[in-house]
Amino acid sequence: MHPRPRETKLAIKKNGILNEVFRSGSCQRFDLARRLNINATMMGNYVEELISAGLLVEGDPAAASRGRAPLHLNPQRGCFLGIDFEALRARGILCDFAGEVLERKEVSFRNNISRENVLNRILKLAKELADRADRPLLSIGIAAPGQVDCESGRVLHYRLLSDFDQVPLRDRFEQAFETALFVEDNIRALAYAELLRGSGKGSRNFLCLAVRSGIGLGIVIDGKLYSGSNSMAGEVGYLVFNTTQGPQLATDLVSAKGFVDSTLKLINTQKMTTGRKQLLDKEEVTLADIISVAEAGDDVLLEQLKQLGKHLGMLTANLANLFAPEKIVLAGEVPNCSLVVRQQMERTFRQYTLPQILTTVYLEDGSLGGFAGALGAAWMGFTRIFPVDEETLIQQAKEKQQAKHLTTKV
Amino acid sequence: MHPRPRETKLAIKKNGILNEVFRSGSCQRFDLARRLNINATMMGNYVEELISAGLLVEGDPAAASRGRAPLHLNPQRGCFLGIDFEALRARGILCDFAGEVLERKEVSFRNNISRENVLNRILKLAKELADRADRPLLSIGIAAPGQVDCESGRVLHYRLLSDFDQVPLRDRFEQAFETALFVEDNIRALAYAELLRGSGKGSRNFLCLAVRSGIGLGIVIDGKLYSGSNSMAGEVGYLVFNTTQGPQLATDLVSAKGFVDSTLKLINTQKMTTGRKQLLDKEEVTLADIISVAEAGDDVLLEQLKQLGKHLGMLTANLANLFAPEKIVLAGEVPNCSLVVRQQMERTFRQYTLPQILTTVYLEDGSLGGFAGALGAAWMGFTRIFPVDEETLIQQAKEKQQAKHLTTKV
DNA sequence: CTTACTCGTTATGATATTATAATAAGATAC
DNA sequence: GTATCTTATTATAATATCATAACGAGTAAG
Repeated sequence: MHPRPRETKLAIKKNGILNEVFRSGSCQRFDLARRLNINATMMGNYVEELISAGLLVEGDPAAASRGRAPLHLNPQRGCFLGIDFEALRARGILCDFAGEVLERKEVSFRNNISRENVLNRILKLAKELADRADRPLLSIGIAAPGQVDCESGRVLHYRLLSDFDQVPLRDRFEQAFETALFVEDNIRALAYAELLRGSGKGSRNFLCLAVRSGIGLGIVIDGKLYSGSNSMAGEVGYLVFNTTQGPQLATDLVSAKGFVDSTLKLINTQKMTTGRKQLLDKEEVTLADIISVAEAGDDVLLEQLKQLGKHLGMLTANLANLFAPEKIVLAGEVPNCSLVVRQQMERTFRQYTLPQILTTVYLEDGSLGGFAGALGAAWMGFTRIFPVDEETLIQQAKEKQQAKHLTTKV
Repeated sequence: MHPRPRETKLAIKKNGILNEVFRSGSCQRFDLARRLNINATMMGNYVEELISAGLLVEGDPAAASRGRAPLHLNPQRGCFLGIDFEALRARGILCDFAGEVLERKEVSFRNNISRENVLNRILKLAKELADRADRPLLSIGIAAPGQVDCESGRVLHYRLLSDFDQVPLRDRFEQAFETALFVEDNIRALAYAELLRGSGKGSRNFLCLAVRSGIGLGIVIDGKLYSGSNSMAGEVGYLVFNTTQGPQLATDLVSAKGFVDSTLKLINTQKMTTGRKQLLDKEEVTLADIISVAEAGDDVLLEQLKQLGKHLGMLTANLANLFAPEKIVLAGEVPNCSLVVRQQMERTFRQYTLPQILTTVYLEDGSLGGFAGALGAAWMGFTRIFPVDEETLIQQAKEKQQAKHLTTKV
């Protein structure tokens, strides 16, 4: 009837061990015992069981200065797939049981790609990578853009793809795959990757601000991703500011798309120059286009870039004052699109962050690059399969029992 | 040498039981076993030990429909003192071991009170309440305004009292009291009270926004207060918005003092009316004064009130979009200072909060009234004395050992 | 008004975890 | 180069925790 506390507690401990090894890559029994506050004798027993279950392996004995050989996850045990997509491209990662990258692939989308095509392209990408797997594929994580409902595995709305409302991502993937599937907000996936093995490694509280076509925020509190109700936390793009032009959304002020659109609008009210004309003649103006005209000496555009930096600085300062995090990890191309923007951003950030908070918090670039979201989605598979919180585990146990029940009945 | 894991784990469990009883007021052994995921047999043993230690008592047997009499904390075991102060007043609460209020007292400060006088008044308040205690005083919690450094027990800066920088609150209290002392941000204390027995009871994630002379934010995540680095999280007053008048701080837009000041400035640029003149003649204009003139038919002031509501609405909407909390608990007089303000606030909140987030989050008034901060400070004493996290416990154990060491040496 | 059930509690034997001491081997001090 | 210290691991005995069954008192069904 009730789930067995003893089994659950044991599973929590074993999963905790596996997760710790996943995080640290390699460690000895004693390290694990100390870090997880488990008796060394017990740790020896647990590890032995995990080794005979084929989950852990002992590595090179020479790597240990003392005692037995350090432990690793058995890379052959299985692999994880992560897919990350947004308006312009999709990226996929296939990693082994220890999280090491086996395969990676990126595909670009043409402009105004249809909803159906996006789905087909990411499905194809996932299949291609899954086919290359030479070991059991344990889970597929999908890092989706826009407003994501993780529960139902759908994208509720994404502004930058046409007709992208109520998109049943998980359902579509379930038709093509047998594997465990989950959908996560792409910024949270990115933040998770940075937490595990990127700039956030070792930090208990930090924020991950991604500014590219859109903007998003990943919140790590107490070493865990914070999702809020409905898993909707971090919708930083919808922050509203009462500016000279009336209320404006953060996404319109600092995202690449928002900035380009508002800048083009501004140009139309100013006198024309050669550089600006060139911009207006283009079919699709990018942030880089504006920067190159600005750096060629266009004062109006340069001022715009400074404004962009200022807005980014205010945004990060506000986040710092609210969360007092250890750091704010920056991702996406916008914060580093140009020196002008970055410097102004830093300056404004320092200006408006409380001095006391400024003593600890700082801006840092993400260290995992463009595949961070896909990596995070893949790595998340590990904790999903080996969860350490009671509720998820009890849930898992119940589902297993139900499955048993069904098979015995049939 | 090392702290004993067995002792620590046992202490965590026992403290967890005490905290659970503190939260729920009264419960049976079996409830505790289920809620804390501890075996019922063990729970029986633990409870027996806690009863013989004089911490728990059995209540009225008739209150239980089945089984043994429900458990309570032994109210005679001790009491807790909480002091909350801000620019205009100080409030104190003395509560028993179960958290029930024994005494309460409020004192008002005159305008421009000196730093020294503030300290003396709150010390006197604390002494008065402490003197009325008929059982051991276990801790004194001080809920302090402004930027608080909990670690050193000092107020770093508070705008609304003159010369209130680097105020060593804990040191001053330590000279007068022998009891355990701690200093906490007053909004966090308030949020803690609402979490335990107020509007936040039962919520795992919520925000507590206090808008009075200044503004502050308490953040509850995963059922715990979030403090950030340096315990500086929640400095919502320093959020900056790029408005028509240039960058402005949230505190200048929505706090009572900020609003009154900016409104007076505005009046000076407008044509004078009888009502406005009356305002300017006053020595000290309050929010209530402005409201009464506005409601007497002053359109300019009415518009100001609407602006105030709008700003409050935007602020809460931004917080909702960032945190996706279960609710935002409102405290302080400003959100309810007038119907105009509150209605406009709700309207704007609904306008700018993402629909998906709006399905769960709502604005709710705090239910503990003006003494909430003092209550929170008093109640916090309980978890400080009976902590449930490893680190604090190990810390406690070390301190005890050191004390022993010292006494044996002497 | 009886019977079967649920719920809170406790007793008992089985199992898991810890404290402690023992062992082995690298590191450090002299 | 030897003695001492530190560290990672294990064996053993003491202790804590759990699963299970048993009990008694309310509750619901007939």
